[in-house]
Amino acid sequence: MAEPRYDPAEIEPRWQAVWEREHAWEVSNEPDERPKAYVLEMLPYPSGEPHIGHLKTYSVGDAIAHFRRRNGYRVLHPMGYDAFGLPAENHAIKTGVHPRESTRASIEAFQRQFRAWGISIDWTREFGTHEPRYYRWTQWIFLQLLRRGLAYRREAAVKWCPNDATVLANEQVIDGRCERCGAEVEVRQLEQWFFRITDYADRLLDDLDTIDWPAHVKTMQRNWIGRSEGAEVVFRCEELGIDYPVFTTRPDTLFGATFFVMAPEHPDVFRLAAGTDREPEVHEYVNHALNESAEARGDADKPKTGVPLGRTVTNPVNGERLPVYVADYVLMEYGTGAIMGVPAHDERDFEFARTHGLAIRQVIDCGEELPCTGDGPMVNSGPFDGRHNREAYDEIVQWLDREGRGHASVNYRLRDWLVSRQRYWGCPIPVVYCERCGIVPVPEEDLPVVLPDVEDYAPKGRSPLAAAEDWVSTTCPSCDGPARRETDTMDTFVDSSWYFLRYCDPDNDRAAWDRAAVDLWMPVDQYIGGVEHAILHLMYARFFCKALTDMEHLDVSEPFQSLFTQGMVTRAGAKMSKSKGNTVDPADISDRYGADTARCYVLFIGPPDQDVDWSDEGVEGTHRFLARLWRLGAELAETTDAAGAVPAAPEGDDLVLLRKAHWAIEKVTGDMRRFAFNTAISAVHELVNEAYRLRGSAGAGALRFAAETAASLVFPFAPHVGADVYDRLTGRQVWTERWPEADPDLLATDSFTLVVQVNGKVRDRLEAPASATPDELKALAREADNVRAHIDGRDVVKEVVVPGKLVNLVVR
RNA sequence: GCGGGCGUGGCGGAACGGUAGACGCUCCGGCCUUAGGAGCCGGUGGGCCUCACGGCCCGUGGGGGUUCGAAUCCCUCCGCCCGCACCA
Repeated sequence: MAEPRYDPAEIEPRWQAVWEREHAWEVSNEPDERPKAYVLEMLPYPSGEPHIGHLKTYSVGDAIAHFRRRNGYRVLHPMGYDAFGLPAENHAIKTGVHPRESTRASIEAFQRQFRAWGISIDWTREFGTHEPRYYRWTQWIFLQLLRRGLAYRREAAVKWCPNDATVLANEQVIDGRCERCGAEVEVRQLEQWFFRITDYADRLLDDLDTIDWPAHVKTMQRNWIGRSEGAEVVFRCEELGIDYPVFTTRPDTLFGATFFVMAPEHPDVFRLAAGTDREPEVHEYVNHALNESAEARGDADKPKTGVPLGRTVTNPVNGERLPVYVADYVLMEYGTGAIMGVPAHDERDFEFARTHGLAIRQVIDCGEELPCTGDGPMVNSGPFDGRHNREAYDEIVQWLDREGRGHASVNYRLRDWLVSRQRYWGCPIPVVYCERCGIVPVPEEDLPVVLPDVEDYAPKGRSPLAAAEDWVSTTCPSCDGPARRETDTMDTFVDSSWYFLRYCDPDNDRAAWDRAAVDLWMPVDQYIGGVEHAILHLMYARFFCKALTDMEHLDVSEPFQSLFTQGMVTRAGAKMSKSKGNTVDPADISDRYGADTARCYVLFIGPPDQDVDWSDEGVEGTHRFLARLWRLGAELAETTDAAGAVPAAPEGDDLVLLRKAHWAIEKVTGDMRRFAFNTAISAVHELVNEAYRLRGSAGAGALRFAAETAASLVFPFAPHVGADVYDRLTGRQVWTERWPEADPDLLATDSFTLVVQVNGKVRDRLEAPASATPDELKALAREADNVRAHIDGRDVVKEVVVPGKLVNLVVR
């Protein structure tokens, strides 16, 4: 008989066919006695071929899905594609291939890989966000937001990427550059569509406390929302009779204000300067500031420039006249676009005052050098002198309120979400512009507004859709007069802000979802993805659910109950990238070693939430391990009898091996719960190693139990090997088997290794009965040979006993 | 600058405040073999003593502290990584 050989190329397709035939991973929306679990990995963006990061994400998610299933849950584990977006369109511009084509090819590559990896997906729920049957409902959601006043159109200074020729959301600008292409962004005044996410700032902040997410992700969201409490204070320009409110977090420093500054974009800058001798200077400064790149202007280290407007405003608390400046360190988009300058207690104002020779007046005695932001008694503050600033804070705000010169106020860093894009490959915005009726939503029954084909995708500063005249030109749904369609498309983040809802009811052609289906599955119990989505996607999806819940289309205030962010896979410590030529193609790995090896290795390599470094030699080790397990199972299946029962009262090596098996069950189960897949796989290694060591001495029953258990425990990571070995030994389908439970009798031992320390240093180890009392352990410890040598002639002043573990003798 | 994380053998990494280095890679040795880059078995942090059994010392980025006992907790310094950054 030929030596049995582990052959993943034969095993893997065979089991994949079984799962497909048996619809093993499909779940229905019909009631069921099992509790539900919705396990979801972030849907892939189909561009090119899947890379190693995808392998890791879906290996983590699949392990969790399998573990939940075998613990009695009905698991929803679907898949889709975030298919609209710039890369496909840029590819189209270069090659002329329609984005639909390149996207289709990429989706097929992903489908092939997911099947080849044996990921347990319910394929009946699959869709791409670019399919009209999906984006019809993206448009429907847009209309709901519009009706509710949460979608609106306004002209604003927006971030414009000159390379991609489109506007960007605030969140898509990193260090003044386009997140996608790295080009420096410009600021343009344009009319754009926004979603009013700022209405939800407080709830997005507060509800973070209700969800089980990594602390750093919550922190990032909190910082992004950037809530600050303070006061709005009104300064009046007496000459022109205009009030200028400012936002400050430090109303307690109002008496220290010595100047007033406006942002260059402030609409009143020219008005204030008009007619003063500063006018030409102001024009020159503002023009220069507005032309400066966002990056250069954002540099906090550059000198604080600015020019006076030749006007003054009055400080409401003391009637002082403060000179007004325009300076580019003040941002139009935060607060009111104007600030009071308190140089003694703000670093930036201090710097500005120094370069412009402005007065610096200390109003809080914080016991440090100026500028200081600490607390202390107030000085130079009229009636508040001597009071502690924190105490006086509220009184000052109340006083302002009474006088009508201000009130308590909260400001956010969060901006409304700019969702229109002047690009082709996206979801059309379902509105038309009518000469008579203005902006008119497309009636729901006319959805979807289908994305038309165009010849030329090249960006020209307006959407390529504008060239599709037949499509653009339409009639007004309201008055039947001539109208033109909106030619901008939606940010792709809109598409991915609700896909997890559609999985619950993917084929519904009467509604985006049926409430019962969504109520059944939502929220997602375990969400898995990269930390790079910590802000954008995760914040937008939360906003959508809250808005849709407010409109009573849902009852889901938080979509993702629990979040797991997995780390990157690097190589030689560096991020994999095509330009560096250090990529690992997951398809190559599964071709050479099998999908089980690829999946198992990427989890074994290190803790899944951390970055891990890929090593080609390491893969071989994992392959060796799976081959060892498979051969053990195959040999036992051929040479021993399935009827050979597990001994009821095991002895000798049978007992040793069964104990190891039950130890592994306990260890793997605990590790699965805390996502410690690397140590879980190590535990299965140990079990397999032990079985090999005892192959000659343990009985067939114990050996078979060890191999079965190893197969069962490894199944969430290496489903094909797990299923195959389990089937050979038991004839049963491991995925329908309950997750094993450790036998407490076999977990317990009647003796343990007692560690004996003298003064905290390990001096001996000895076998002690598990039943020994602390006094007996102390006695045993004192008798140990090597311990005696260390305590002879000295006084034992203290004995510490940790039952089941150690004794520490403290001597002097 | 602010916030968060990390620092353990040649490498990836283990370790409820209680045996530091599980498991894997690498390397070395043995067995098996016509052969083996397959497989099986064993060894592998550094230094020292011992023919040997075994024993001693050092060791988790540096320094200090808490504790019977610290990789783990606290303080401080150094280094690396991530996020935010003129947000008033």
